[in-house]
Amino acid sequence: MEEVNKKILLVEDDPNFGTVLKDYLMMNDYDVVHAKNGMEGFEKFKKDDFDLCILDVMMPYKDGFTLAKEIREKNTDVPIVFLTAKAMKEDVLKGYKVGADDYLNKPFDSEVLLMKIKAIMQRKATETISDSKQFEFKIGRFDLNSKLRFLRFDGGEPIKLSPKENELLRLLALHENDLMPRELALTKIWRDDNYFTSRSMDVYIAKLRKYLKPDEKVEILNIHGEGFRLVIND
Amino acid sequence: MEEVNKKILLVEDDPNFGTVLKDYLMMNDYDVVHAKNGMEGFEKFKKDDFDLCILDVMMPYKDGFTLAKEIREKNTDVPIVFLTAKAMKEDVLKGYKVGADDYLNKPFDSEVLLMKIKAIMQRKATETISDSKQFEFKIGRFDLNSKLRFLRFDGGEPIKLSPKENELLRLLALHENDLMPRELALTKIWRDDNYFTSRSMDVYIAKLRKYLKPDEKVEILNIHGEGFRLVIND
DNA sequence: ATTTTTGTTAACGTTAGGTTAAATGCAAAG
DNA sequence: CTTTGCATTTAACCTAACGTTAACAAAAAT
Repeated sequence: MEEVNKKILLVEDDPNFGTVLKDYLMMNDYDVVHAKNGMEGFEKFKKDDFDLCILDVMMPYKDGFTLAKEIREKNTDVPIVFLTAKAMKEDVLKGYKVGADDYLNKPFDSEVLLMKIKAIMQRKATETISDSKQFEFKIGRFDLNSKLRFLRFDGGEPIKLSPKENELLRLLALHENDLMPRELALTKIWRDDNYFTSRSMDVYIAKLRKYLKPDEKVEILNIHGEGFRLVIND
Repeated sequence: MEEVNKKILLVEDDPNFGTVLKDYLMMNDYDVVHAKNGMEGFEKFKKDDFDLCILDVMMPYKDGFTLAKEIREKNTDVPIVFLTAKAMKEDVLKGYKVGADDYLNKPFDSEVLLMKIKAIMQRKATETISDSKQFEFKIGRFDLNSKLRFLRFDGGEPIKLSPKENELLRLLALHENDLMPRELALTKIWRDDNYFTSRSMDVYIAKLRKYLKPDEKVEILNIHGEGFRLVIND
């Protein structure tokens, strides 16, 4: 299973508490980016996609609420959890007004935090509305469905594709008739560019060529030292 | 536009507090059904469709957690908020385990409760786009009634489904011919995603396949590492 | 001619999934 | 309190799917 960790943005100005919390979350299989103040938090938010934001309320220069408002302008969906030193009613209300998903009073129990995070992530999971059709390609007489990972010839029996086969063919299709650089596939699919991953990719090119054989108008050409090219001759 | 009030099930054994809270909520344009104990709460829950359940934890005969579990068997979606007298860590954890959406310590500020309710309803509103009243499905020659938990072949004798069987088949049916991600089922139905829940799900897939065998046009396909796909071939 | 890159096939190790059965948990009934 | 009858989890064993690596052949570049 290609399990990708959930990514959390943690904005907390207290360096001790922040580091401890970050380590605790990372121990529990979350990827954590720690920003030391609101300004930095917003910069980091813009540079990446997060599954959850945990914001300290009391911070110098830019407090948690202001930061939350900025984040909401960029992204209406990302869950936000506030941390606050004391249970001030006004604070709590203000937090919910900017669309907080939850609220924690310091000091809080770390296990409780974990459960809350889990609950929030689960809520998000249910919202996953299947998005657009950026996953279907026509390749000569073939249909590639990249979401369901199959390739069909002339509307016949679909051939199942493995994740790597699928990703590679999808990349080629995105560059149809054009160069698909080796390096691109290696960094995007294999996340590493070395001798072995490169050979592995060649193996997958061979597999794809075999699949595509039925349509003699479709071929994968090599551009020596550069990459591959999916061409459709008509 | 005919604005219909949201319906809240309030289960609280303290008659004074319960009545006050009920009145307060009704003043704020919610329809409230007040049950005085867990037993009565479950009866009323079965008789109606609620947008939110507010459950006191400490109640005679049937406590809030037990009631929540029963409610969850009938309905995996309805948001649940617990009320508790003191912030016992065990209680909080137990609450999240049965899928609580939030948690309030008595005495709490009524305005805070209102904000939480609003936040929860908003979340639900975004989820409930298409997902609204989908409890009956046609699956090839089968009929699935997800509310009564039975599956019928060709209008013959209905097969009773267990809660988990039912939820899983319902999720598959909601994504008919499309990918139903493993993670979605695990977080929605099992409320946890680990090795064992994952294997448990595989066991249930096997059970469903057995049930669906009579119609050879219906099958549950696996997409390796991603999830399952309920397909109806015609 | 020699080196580097690519084509192809097969073997291997690892992980995910299929299936069945036994163990556990739980609530209703005795 | 014990028994019974589920629903669900855990365990065990097996097969299928995947990806990597090695080995050797062919093609292209130098």
